[in-house]
Amino acid sequence: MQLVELNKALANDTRMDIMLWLREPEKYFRGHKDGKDFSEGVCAQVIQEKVEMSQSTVSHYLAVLQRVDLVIANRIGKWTYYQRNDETVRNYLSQLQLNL
Amino acid sequence: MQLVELNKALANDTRMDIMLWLREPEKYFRGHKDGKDFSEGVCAQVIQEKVEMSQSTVSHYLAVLQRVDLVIANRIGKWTYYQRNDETVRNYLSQLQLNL
DNA sequence: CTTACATATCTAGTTTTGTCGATATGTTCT
DNA sequence: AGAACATATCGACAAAACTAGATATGTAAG
Repeated sequence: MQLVELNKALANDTRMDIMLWLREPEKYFRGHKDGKDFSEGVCAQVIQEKVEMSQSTVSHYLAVLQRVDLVIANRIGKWTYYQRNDETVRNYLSQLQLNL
Repeated sequence: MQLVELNKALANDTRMDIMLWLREPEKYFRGHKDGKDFSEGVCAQVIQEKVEMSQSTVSHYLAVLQRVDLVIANRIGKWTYYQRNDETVRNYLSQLQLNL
């Protein structure tokens, strides 16, 4: 848990948005085409559509968030579902409280 | 209070350190040469000495922190004393709690 | 096994940030 | 006014981040 690395990951509007949206997926994302709920996360495609940036960029952003453990990726079939890692978020916030 | 701007300001080890150190100046900095206490902040020179980077770089970092209101600069004579802006820090942390 | 599709990775150009030395500004002391 | 000093700003180069298109990889469907 490196505080500054986490700050870097969140030093970008789009990535911050994604983290916010993933807290309440039903509120921000359209549903999955196959009707699957968000219990295992939101599929990359759906996130990309919302972000309105290129597929490669969004994929890269998700990789950045994943590298610092802010999201968890679940690959199911050809889809990857991303969900917030609330534990990391909690630790991050309490580390900030302590260190800032 | 733009969350992401604050994250950017803190997405750097040195700037994060400075914020941490300014929370307890007596603990981290040597005293001022003229014996002045830290009640109005820590003089830029003393910060620079601790950071061990060039004067211009440290001055620039302090300007970055000041731009987002994380520190307050008090110019007294030819010295500038920097202190944490605890209000901004508090708002930042609570905004993060809300938005992240 | 070939095609179609979702996602990841690679390549590259652009923009932003990091960092320093040099110079400018402002203050104090003589 | 001039010297000495603290800090800020400027100019430049290096490193990192942003972003997209092209391509590769992995999976599912015909």
